[in-house]
This record gives sequence, structure tokens and C-alpha cells, in this order.
Amino acid sequence: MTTTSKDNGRQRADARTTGGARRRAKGSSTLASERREHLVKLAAELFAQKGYQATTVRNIADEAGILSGSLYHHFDSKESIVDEILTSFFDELAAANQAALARGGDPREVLSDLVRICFSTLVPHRAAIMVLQNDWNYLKQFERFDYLAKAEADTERLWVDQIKRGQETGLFRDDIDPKLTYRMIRDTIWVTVRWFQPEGRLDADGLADHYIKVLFDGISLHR
Amino acid sequence: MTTTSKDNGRQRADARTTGGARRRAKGSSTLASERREHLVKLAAELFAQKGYQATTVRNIADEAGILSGSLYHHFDSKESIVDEILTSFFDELAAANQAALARGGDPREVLSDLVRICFSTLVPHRAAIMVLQNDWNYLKQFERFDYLAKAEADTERLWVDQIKRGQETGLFRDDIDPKLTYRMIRDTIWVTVRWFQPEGRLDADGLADHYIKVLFDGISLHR
Amino acid sequence: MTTTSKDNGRQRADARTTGGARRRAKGSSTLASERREHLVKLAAELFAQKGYQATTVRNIADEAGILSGSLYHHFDSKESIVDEILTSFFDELAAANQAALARGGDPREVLSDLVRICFSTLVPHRAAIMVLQNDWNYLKQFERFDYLAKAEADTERLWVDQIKRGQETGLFRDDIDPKLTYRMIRDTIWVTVRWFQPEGRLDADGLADHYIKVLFDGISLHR
Amino acid sequence: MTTTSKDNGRQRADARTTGGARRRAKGSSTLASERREHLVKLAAELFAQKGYQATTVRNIADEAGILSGSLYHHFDSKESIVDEILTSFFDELAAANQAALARGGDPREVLSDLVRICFSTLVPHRAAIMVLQNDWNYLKQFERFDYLAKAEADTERLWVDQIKRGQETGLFRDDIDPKLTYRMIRDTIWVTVRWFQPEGRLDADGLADHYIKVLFDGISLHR
DNA sequence: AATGAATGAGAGTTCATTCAT
DNA sequence: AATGAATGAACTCTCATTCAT
Repeated sequence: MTTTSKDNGRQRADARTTGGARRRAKGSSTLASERREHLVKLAAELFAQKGYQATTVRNIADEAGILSGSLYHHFDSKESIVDEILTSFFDELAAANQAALARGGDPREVLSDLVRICFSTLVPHRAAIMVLQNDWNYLKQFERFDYLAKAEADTERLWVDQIKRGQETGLFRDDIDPKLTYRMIRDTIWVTVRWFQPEGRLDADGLADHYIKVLFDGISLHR
Repeated sequence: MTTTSKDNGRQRADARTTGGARRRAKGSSTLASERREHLVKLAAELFAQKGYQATTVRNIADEAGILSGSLYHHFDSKESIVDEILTSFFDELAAANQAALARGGDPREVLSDLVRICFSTLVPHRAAIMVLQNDWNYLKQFERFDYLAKAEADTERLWVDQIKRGQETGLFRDDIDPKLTYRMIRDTIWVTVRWFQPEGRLDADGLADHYIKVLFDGISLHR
Repeated sequence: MTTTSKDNGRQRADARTTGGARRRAKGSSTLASERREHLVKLAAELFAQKGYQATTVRNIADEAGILSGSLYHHFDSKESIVDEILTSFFDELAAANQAALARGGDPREVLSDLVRICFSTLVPHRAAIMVLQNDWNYLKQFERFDYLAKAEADTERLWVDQIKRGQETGLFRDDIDPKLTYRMIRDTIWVTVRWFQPEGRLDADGLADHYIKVLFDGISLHR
Repeated sequence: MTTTSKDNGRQRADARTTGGARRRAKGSSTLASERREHLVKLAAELFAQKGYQATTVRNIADEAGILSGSLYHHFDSKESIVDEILTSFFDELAAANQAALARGGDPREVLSDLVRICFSTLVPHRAAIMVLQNDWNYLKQFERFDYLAKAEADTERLWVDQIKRGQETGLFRDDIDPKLTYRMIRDTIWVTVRWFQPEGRLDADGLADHYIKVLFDGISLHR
């Protein structure tokens, strides 16, 4: 197997037993990579619109103006495509979260940052989030996507730590359950992807502000 | 179509939004109806577990110990089955919501009731909510399910009215968007179906209490 | 899963985790089984003619006058069909070999019997032998067919034992290699399936006689 | 088609049965020819391992470290590659057979020579023989390979002549069928390619000796 | 001499649904 | 009320081959 663009951008655990040289000198792979990214984008849009299962590889190929078989020049499988979409989202999110943690601040500030990060991915990673909301239940059955569950577990730890720290430092109420609270925050944010319209009254930042307000102080008017 | 129970338990399309349970009065059809309900229950469990699309009619038939073709004696399509699951949920929810409204009380009390109603459906209607969370994006493309969008619009009006009334009477903050707030509340509650375990630390009521607390007063500790 | 004819006639190692009742009272399965056997026969003929790989499930379905998808009512997969063909051959061969052994006699008699048994399968199991000759190299890569290699190993032991016994009792020459000799006999017999015509000058029995003659005494005229 | 080495190394179809090696006399095409031969060798190895049908042109290209499309600079089809492998085998075999005949001797000596020739091709032409054993049934359907059947018919005549001559001169038994006997000898020898290991206890020559012994005198111990 | 993108035909398989029995 | 056989359309994916660069 040569170094085509089919490698899916992620390391494979299984070593290649068959021979074959690996090459490619200069920059023609940039073009290949652009084509590939374009196809991923088209697929992402369809996955978001109709769902992963309901989108056929023919749909994607049609959108690109090629035949379905031709997609397999670029990707191993339909799964590879969605994998690429999800990976790119998770990688970016993890990096942003780490950066927020590194910036420091009191738990309320960190939590605000984390919330804002979530909302800020809504537009650039709409498809990934949509797929996660609608098709995760289906995708999780494939070993290949186990890494997503792990990534989510990491994120949970990160949030829960901040909530607990907030409780210890007297910033947050003591009578809420950290894990439960995290889950509700997480779900509430991501699920907005279903109805959120960036061109609407509130953009992603506005949505974040609104949510942070309610999250920290509730909807009640306090005297 | 024969004179069996195949009419999907629902007389007319325009009867959909009126809510309320339907009963079959007379004789042997009760047995048929019981068998039918049993099959719906089996299907519901599978839909909840694997999703609507990923569940095959064969899966359902297998679970019932019959052949897939035999299901069509009871239902005229796979869609009919999920329709029945969803209708039963929406009918019950609408009725409960109306009852809460009828009971009256200040907006905070009514809203609390509405929240509690939502959480209380989590167990008996787990499958319907799961389907709505995971497969709505797919199902909405069929005209047949347009009534669900209408029912949801009705519910939204009901909630938004209460939130606005709360703002007018000085109970709720003025700087929150009623519609946005409703959506977030709605999403936060329903999405819990994905991880909620009735046998866990908190049951549905506990979850409701926890959420109402955070919703009204936020997670911050106010002096 | 119910007890349809899809079980492939062979036990499955993997237990069925999904529920479902198992029934079937009377004899309607005989009919189902007949249909199934008919399809297997059609497939066998095609496999023998064109090879396993080159035969498509559509070819088989066409021959049966149904659509390709309909085959899957009867079989899990194309592999299942060929499996059935091979299993039936191996089962019968193993039984016949055991019977020959049980009959006893000196090694020359037993070996003659074994040879005759091989030739006698040429007509009834032509397809299986043809597949084994032409497609074994392909089929052996699938775990599913590991049992064939095992069956072959058993047969080898059986033959080699007789050859050795013949050498010990002074019936056979001492300067031949038992294993090598077995392999050559085996291959020589089975490979005749490629050109053997039952309607030709010699039938399977005639072929066996001819071969036994040459095998034991060679082609040379001994004074 | 350009003026590359794509003409498959063979000038005309009617030159096929004449046998003999073909050389390219002149200049830089020697390099091209070497590359070509290298590719044929890689393909041969794969065909032997996995069979002709199961080997994809991509497999071959991978092995060579190039892309599958690039193979078509050297060959005009997958068939051309296997054709080259088979032709080279048949040409050499025919030449060797002719030489044996030319050397003369009594039928027993000639037959021994022919047997030894067959065994001696086992190593250098392993792939061709393997393909012939496993994929001939598939390849024979293409007109292009009709010449193989013809070559085989020629060989048969040659062998049968010697066997008959042996019977006439009282060297061989009269009660064996010459044609049948030839076929069994042929099959027995070629089919060993499936399990023969040159590094094993017996090399090709040893195998030949062993077989000649059994062929002429049988496995029985004659007083 | 090779790449990289694509074709086009066809592969095995799935599945909701129908219908005679 | 159920069976068992079949449909027909669609699915993901494969692969020999082509061709502009």
C-alpha cells in the first residue's frame, strides 16, 4: 500500500504486513488533501441534514458530482468519513479546553470559558455535533468509535473538577450534584445545535451569554 | 386492509392533536389489542436501544417469536408502530400539561409542575423520548409525523406564556429570552433520557427537584 | 431469531443473545428443506462449472428463477451455501472411511476400499470435489472453513496408518514414504474430477479398478 | 497503445505454440524489459499465493510500490500478466519435452525423462503451475487462453505415444489405458505443487525418483 | 515511468413489504 | 394469527481499467 490519502489521517493500530514503498516528495499532496477536505465537508453537510445512516454514499458522491465508487479513492469507507468529521471536532475541543484550563482563574471564570468554548464550536463543527446528537447511539456500537467515549470521559472529569472546586471555595451551592450538573450543562449546550440558527436574533456568543446568566443565577429575580 | 386491528388504533388523522386515550369497547378485539400493545412494547424497547432506523422489523418479530411478515397482520408499516409509541406519549403529555394549567398557581408553581411532568414521563415513555431525541431528525421528513411538530409548537406556546407571565409579575428576571429559555429547559430535561437510570442515586422525582433548584436559582451560592 | 431454515444445518458456536421463541411443530419443514436442497444443488452445479468466486449469487438466483435477495431467505450468505455442499461431502466421506476401517482386512484390502470410496464420491459429490480442487486455496482463508483442514488431517492419519501397517507386514515396499504416497494417491484420485465423464468408456468403478492396478503393481510388466 | 513494452512480449498469437524464448535485441528497452519481468515475478508470487481471481491489480501494484494505474504502462491487462507467466512455462516445458524425445532411448527411459522434466519445473515455474491447478477452470473461458488447451493436447499425444510404444515392446502392461494412465501421471505430478516444499525432506529430484519408482513398479512388494 | 482521480459495472447483502396458504 | 417464500429497491463496497498531467 502506498501513501495515498486513504490513510484517514489517524494512525492505524494494525501494522501493514504486505510490502510496498512509501514515498511522495513535494507538495502535490496538498491538492489531494484539499479535494479530500472538500468531500468531507459535503458529507458533513449531508450527515447533519439527514443523519449518518440516512445519508448514502451515493448522496455524497452525487453532491460531489462523481460516482459513488470514486469516493473510495479518497476514503476507506463511509465510517472513515464520519470519523474524520468527529475527530477533527474532538481534537479542537480538547485543545481549547486545555487552553482554558491553562489560562486559570476561579472556577466560575473557568466554567464560563468552557461554556463559551462549547457554544463557539456550534458553527464550525455543526455537522459533528449534529451527528453526535443524532447518530451517536448508532455509531457507538462500532469499536472504531470507542475513542469518542474516552474523550468524553476525559472532558467530564475536567468539568466535574471545576464544579467541585467551585463548591469547595464557596462559589457554588453545595446542594447540587457535580456530575449531574455537568451532564445537564453539556446536553443543554450541544442539543441547541438542532435549532440554533447563527443568522437568528442571537449568535453563538449571545447564546453563551444568555446561558451563563441562567446557569449561574437561575431564572428567578433575586429581590 | 381487512377489518383487523390494523387501523393503528387511531381513528382519524385530525383526531391526533385532541389528546386523550382511545378505547375499544367490545369483544374479542380486546385480546387482539393486548397482543398489539405487547408488540408495540417490544418494538419500543428495541427502538430505544438501537434507534428506529437501526431496528429492523425482523428484530421486532424475532423478539416476539414470530416472523417479520406476521407483524403486518397487526401494523401496516414500521412507521405505524413508532407512530403509536409517539402518539401515546404526546397524548399523555398534553393531557398532563392541560391539567397542570387547570390547577393554576403562580408561574413559578406552574413551571415547576411542567418540569415535574416532563421528568415523570422519563420512565413510562422512555422509548418515545429516546426516539424523539435520536431519530426525530429522520422521522420529521415524513408528512405523517407533521402532527408532532404541531404538538411541540402547542407545548412551546404554553411554556412561553408562563415564562412571560412570570416576568410580568416580577417573579422571573427580565433579561432572559422566554423562547430561548423554554427550549433550553425542554432540551435539558428530555436529553437526560440518554443517561438517566431509574435505579440510580436519583430517581425521576429527585432529578426534577435537582433541576428545579438550579433552574430557578442557578448554581451560584447567593450570599 | 426463529428456527428458520437459515441455520445452515450445522451448529453455531455463538449463542444467540437475543430472545425469541423456537417452535415448529409438524412436517412443513420438510418442504422448506426440499426447496433449500434444490437451491443448493443449483448452486453446486454452478460452482462446479464456473468456480465459487466466479459464480455470483445472482447467477444462482437466476438459475432458480428468483431474485438474488430471495436467496437470503434460505441462506445467510454465499459462504453458507458452499459450506453446506462441502460439509455434506465430508460427512459422507468420513462415515464411509470409518466403515471401511471397521470392515477390517489386510492393508491392501483396506487401501483398496479407501480408493474405491474416493472414486465412488466422484459422481454424487462432483461439485464439492470440484470446488475443493479449484477454490480451496481461496476458501481456506476463511476461519469458517478451518474444519475442512481438520477433516483432511484426520483422513491423512487414517491412510498413512494403513500404508505403514502394510510396510510392517511386508505387503508394501519399504522404500516409499507413507505420507508422500498418501498425498499422491489422494491428489491423483480427486483431480480426476476435472476430466472424468461418468458416461465415458470407464465409469467411476472402472476408474478405481484401473487405478488400484497401477497403484499396487505399477505400469511395468513384471516378467 | 504507445510504443512501449506493452505488447506483452509476444509478437503474434500464432507464434504461441512454437515455443522458444524471445529476446529484445537493442537498447534502452532492456531496462524496460527488466522492470517488466520484475513486475511479472511479483504478480506470479501473488497469483500463486492467493489465486488469480483473488489477486487484485492493486495487490500487485502495492507489492511493486506503485499505484495500480501505473501497471497499465507495462501491461494492457491483468490477463496479459498471467498470460506471460503461463506462456513462459509452456514454452520451456515444450522445449524440454522435445529435447527428451530427441535424446531417444526406450519408452521407460523416455517416460522417466518426461516425469523428471515435469518435477524439475516445480520450483522455477511454481506460480504458473499453481495458477493452472487453481485457476485454469476460470481462465479457460477466455478465448485468449485457448492456446493452452492446444499445448496440453500436444503434450498428451507425446506421452500417450510413449506409453503405447512401451506396451508394444512388452515393457509396459497391456491392461492399462494409455490415455487414462497419462492423465493420472500428469495430475499426480502437477498437483504436488500445492504442498511441495523445496526445502523439505525431498527436493524436486527426490520426489521424481520416488514417483518413478511407484509408477513403474507399484507400492506392492514383489516377492 | 508514474500519479491521482475518476469510471462503470457489478459484487454480496439488507430490508420493508406482499401475499398465497 | 401466522407462515414461508418472494419481491424490488437500495445499500456499501470492489475492482479492472482509463486518462490527463
